[in-house]
Amino acid sequence: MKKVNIKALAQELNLSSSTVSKALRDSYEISAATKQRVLEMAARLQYTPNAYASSLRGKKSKNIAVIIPEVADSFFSLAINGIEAAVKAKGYHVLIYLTHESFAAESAIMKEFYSGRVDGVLMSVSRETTDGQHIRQLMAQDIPVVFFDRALEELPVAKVLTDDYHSGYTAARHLIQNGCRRIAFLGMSETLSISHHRRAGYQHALQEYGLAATRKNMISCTADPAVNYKLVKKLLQQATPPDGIVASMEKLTTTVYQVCQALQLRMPADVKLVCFSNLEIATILQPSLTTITQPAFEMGKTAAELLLRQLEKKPVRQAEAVVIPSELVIRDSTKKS
Amino acid sequence: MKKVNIKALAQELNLSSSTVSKALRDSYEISAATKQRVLEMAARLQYTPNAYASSLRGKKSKNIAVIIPEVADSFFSLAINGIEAAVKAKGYHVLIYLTHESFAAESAIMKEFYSGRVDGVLMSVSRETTDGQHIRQLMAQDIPVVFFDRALEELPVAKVLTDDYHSGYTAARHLIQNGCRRIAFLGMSETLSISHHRRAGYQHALQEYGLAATRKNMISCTADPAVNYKLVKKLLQQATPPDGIVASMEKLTTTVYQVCQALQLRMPADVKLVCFSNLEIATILQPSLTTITQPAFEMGKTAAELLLRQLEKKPVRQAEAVVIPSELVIRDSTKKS
DNA sequence: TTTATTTACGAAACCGGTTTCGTAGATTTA
DNA sequence: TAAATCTACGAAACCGGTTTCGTAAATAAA
Repeated sequence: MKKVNIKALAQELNLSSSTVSKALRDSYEISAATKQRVLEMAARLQYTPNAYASSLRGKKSKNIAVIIPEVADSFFSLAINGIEAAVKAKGYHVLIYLTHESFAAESAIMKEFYSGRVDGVLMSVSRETTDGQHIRQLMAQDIPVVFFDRALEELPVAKVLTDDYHSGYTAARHLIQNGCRRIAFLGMSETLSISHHRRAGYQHALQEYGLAATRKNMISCTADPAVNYKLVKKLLQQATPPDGIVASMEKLTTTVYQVCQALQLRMPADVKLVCFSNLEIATILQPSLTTITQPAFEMGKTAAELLLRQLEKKPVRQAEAVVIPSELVIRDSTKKS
Repeated sequence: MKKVNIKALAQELNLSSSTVSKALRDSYEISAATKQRVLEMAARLQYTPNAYASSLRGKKSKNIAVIIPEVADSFFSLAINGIEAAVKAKGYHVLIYLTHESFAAESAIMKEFYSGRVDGVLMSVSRETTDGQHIRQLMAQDIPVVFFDRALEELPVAKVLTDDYHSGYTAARHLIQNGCRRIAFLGMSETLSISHHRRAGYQHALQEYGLAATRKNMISCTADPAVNYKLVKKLLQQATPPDGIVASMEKLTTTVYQVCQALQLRMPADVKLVCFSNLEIATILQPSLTTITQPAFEMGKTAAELLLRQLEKKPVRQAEAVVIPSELVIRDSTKKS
């Protein structure tokens, strides 16, 4: 099949390629009659402009990158839906890159973008990321970055977050109000700011009710499920084990339920659980799982909109931070005994 | 920050841009000493070649498209991991497009590719897709396509499938062997070939054991969970309801468990369930869920490798079809009463 | 009627690498 | 020593749109 480019199209119409180009872009320089002719012929020959030629000349690719730790996580997959919804309307394309929670991978990915492959970046940092040099460098190339969910707080970048501190507080308070006195916190990592916030909120609630947040009851989980299993098991095998758990990561749901089964702990009678999770199946677990549900779709959508605003050179407030609240969905795993 | 292009780099070195280009591409025309100098200076100035210029000239973008119905499904999110793993090593980038099960969306997406934005396409068709014209057209533009999981069988394209027929058979036989006599089948759609195959396998097993596959016990589900809920509820409220269910879609797990809870049906005593699913949480459901687990990661990886072979003009057998078997993972939801 | 302006279009430069082709100088072969 | 070949590099064409600039013809203003 012969590729029909703008020259071929122009030739067919006895016009110059500049005229055709302008006609297709609806320039005021071209008469209505000519535009009509061009449009019709373009449709008939199935002309599609070469994306690279346009990008090369226009310095715009209509591609945006989404950098996330993984896609097999309901928060991120829902966020992608939101991003896609926002971006599709404006004709942008979404490139997805996975860091697998590796800082090295994250840096390597961002280096690729110096070549102008994408116009902007949406990202949720890896659990290993503490330094933002790679992000600063990208921004120095005039490629805007917007964080969603997991951000590096010190960077002067737009961010879309949820109320992690408050959610941690709410989760812990809910457990307290339902009778828990020894509440454990399962963090995602030592480095992630959102994990810190959730824990701080949790600690605040405990303090407010005069409860102790002991070191033993605050665990930082890993990327390895087997290790997490052992950590949680050890936690629940203490002499006076916790009677409530705030788990700050969706992946930990399975772990906690498994450990409870293994140790023959009844939930919610022996231990109650609140998990930060967007899993649909929370309702059919036994007991059904009380969750802090993040507005994943909205966060993705909002982050994308913020990025698009920057790409369209709209007035951008430096380091705008949007907070969309999460929701405590009460189910049976925290039911008062 | 000034963009350092090849001309700037050449000037800095007192060389021509052609020489620099060749040096960077390790051409035999350039002396080792010069290559060394160029490489060093390129590193020092942080030179990164413009992706569009290369693509425009070379007719290659190093982008591949992944077209899937949705990303919030563990099969697809795991498959993406596999694709990404295969593709990263070769320096390709992954563009993800979601059809949301809409044929119109799928066609529109593929039209975008005429512009050469991607070198090849990996796809799982939408549930509405029965006609392959949009795919043929793309292939006519010399853009190779590889199907994974959900394929249009009549197209002469490489495919990576799992043994759907056999899995349907295995699932049903497993139920029969564990005492079920009235086994229902929940299909994904009337049109998807994989759904047909699974059902055909299911029917084969029933026939083999002299059981009837009644029309009432074969449901075709929709994209709307509420509708599915009603369908399944109706199914289980029959005068003589099924005592076993083969569900061919992960999304139906939640539905079936919910209906059983609502109708106070005990699983596996009253009804046993096998579900095609890659959900990690199958183990912690009550009862834990017997699944047909698809090799999602491997299928994605294999499909990507097949595509890469075509992109590298390696010998390609016309319409190669790779089948990777699924696995029956027996848990409590099918336990003999 | 003459001048000024508008309309509609084409020639050519441009984006930034890549590749073809030509060639000066060095080296090898006859 | 002359002819043939090789080595290492540069000039320029090229990929395919986009945009600037120039201009003939048509129209409006003086």
